[in-house]
Amino acid sequence: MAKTPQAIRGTQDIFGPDAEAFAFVVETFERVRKLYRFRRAEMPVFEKTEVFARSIGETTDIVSKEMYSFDDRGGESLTLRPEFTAGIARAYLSNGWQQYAPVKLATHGPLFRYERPQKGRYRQFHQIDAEIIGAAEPQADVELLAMADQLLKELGIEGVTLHLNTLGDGDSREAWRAALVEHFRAVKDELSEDSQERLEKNPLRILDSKDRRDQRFVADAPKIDQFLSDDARAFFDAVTSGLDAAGVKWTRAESLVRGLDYYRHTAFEFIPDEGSEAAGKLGSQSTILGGGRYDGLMESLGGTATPAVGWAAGIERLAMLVGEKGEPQADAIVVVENDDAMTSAIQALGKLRAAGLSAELFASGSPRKRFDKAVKAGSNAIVAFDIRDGEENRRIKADEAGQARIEEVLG
RNA sequence: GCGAUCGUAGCUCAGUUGGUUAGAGCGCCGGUUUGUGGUACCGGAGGUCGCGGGUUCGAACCCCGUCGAUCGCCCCA
Repeated sequence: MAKTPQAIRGTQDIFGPDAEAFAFVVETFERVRKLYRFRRAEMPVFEKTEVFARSIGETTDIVSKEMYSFDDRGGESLTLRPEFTAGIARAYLSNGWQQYAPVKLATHGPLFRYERPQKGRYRQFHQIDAEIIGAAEPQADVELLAMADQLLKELGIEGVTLHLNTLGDGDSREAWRAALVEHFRAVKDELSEDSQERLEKNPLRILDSKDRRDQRFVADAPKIDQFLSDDARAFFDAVTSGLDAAGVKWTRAESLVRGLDYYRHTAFEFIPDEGSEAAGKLGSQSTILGGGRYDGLMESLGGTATPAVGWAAGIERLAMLVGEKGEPQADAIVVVENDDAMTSAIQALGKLRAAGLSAELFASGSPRKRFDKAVKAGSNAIVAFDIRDGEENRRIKADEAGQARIEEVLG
């Protein structure tokens, strides 16, 4: 026998209750995005590598190590999308969606990152995504966050809080960054090895280090608030007061940062509360929804400066939090207890389905055990066909209302 | 890239200090209970013990390698 090929590392086959939970997340997202009047968009799952490389910034490890890239037959480097934002930005520019600006977009689908799998992290994973492009005003941030908040509520996810920060405008962010480097450089020898590395490559990341040695110095590190310009402060104040007005609960997270340079102003993550059930289910991958304002991105792709804000959330992680979603029971199971009654059973099956009742046929294996199998499978009604004394016999097992309904349908 | 733990039937797992023919439950298939029903009983199929090498009279068990999985670190768009 031929050997069965293995699935690719970090991919998953989803089935049964997990697949139902996954579908529940997507269906809820679709419903909520319509409430907020976000428009559906579909993008290719792969792009020229430069789409992601230029938007993310050539320097980071992400481009060299964490992307699924390959050359096509023409020798062009292509990459399976590791995120939605860059592809949406490219589509926005390519198709002249400026004409719709400000435009609210929603999408979902598979993404690919070349990483070591662990709990809540896969090489092919799935996200839902919402973006508002061409809106510079803080009300856009509020709108986007209100939608995220309602989505989580409608998914029934409890014990999660919106952690909110501002990175300020370009000048604020740069001044803060310089102050952080200065602060940490003074104690460089006492930092963890990882953070000594970060000091050169990505100093903002020291702020969310998990190492105790670093956390001592994080506590008294310079805060972004000291460096905010008046405009940046006014922007953040407008976001927070808008959230209060919208009834979205939030908490200030002064250490919350974004790794990439194109982020400005608002940065946020929805994170399970310490010790909550949700936190326990997610392992060390704790952010369930995150995003921010990326006013600098469009220019890196050759477009004119375009303000934008967006978020994304992992469907698998959300699915872990929505609880068991059983597969729905059939409205009716049709059982053939004697194969001579097959014709009538198949006709009945057709009538049930035409009437909008979900129905399934049990007609294989030992005839005597089919009814038991139907009972065990569980359904709202069982319609059994048998031959008694040479006569065809139909029995319906259901509650009174169900029995009446099925008799009406079957005649 | 680094570290820890783990790979036995379709699934969940036993398997003693290394000792004959590797087990159970569930699931699946067939039969019995001449029955309006999820019960019970009987029988059956299904395993190169992840793979390769080594130690030994003898390896599912010990050692090395390899592949895979899980969890964590790094990274996190």
